[in-house]
Amino acid sequence: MRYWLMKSEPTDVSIDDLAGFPNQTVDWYGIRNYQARNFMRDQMKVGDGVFFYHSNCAVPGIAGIAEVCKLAYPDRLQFIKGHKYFDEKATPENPRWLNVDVKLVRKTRLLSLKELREYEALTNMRILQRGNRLSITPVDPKEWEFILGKLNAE
DNA sequence: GCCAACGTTGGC
DNA sequence: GCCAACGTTGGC
Repeated sequence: MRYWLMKSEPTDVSIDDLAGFPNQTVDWYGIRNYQARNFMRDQMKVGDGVFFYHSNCAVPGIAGIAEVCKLAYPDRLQFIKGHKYFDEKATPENPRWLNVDVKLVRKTRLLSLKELREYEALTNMRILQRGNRLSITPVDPKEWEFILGKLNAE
């Protein structure tokens, strides 16, 4: 069992959107970065823990907890001509992009990026490193437990 | 809206 | 295979 942090722009899919979806589940579409894709393809298993992170918004930070509920499979948007996520080099026989499905566990208080930066225990967290842009990053089990503690504390 | 950092593309 | 140009991410 692994832990992950997955970024979503709340104008696209917010934690409240996720809570309102059927089965409180979303297909994590639109990943067009090989490193992030490979995490989904090679490492993510059903039941893995996910911090649902709001990015590119007024107060970025962790907005809830989710879990992987379906293994990686081809991202359907890569085949839709004219779509933002269309990829002409991808075919159903040889898809290039994948996504897992993610299900809400619970909404939490918003643990802001600013607050994350305040904790000594999290200084090595991927998301906090300079220049980090990767939208899916592994979370160390110790970091996961530490953050859970902070989320449960208030 | 700015811009630093990073990833990708494509000419050579 | 190098690397300049370009595009994207995402905090601020």
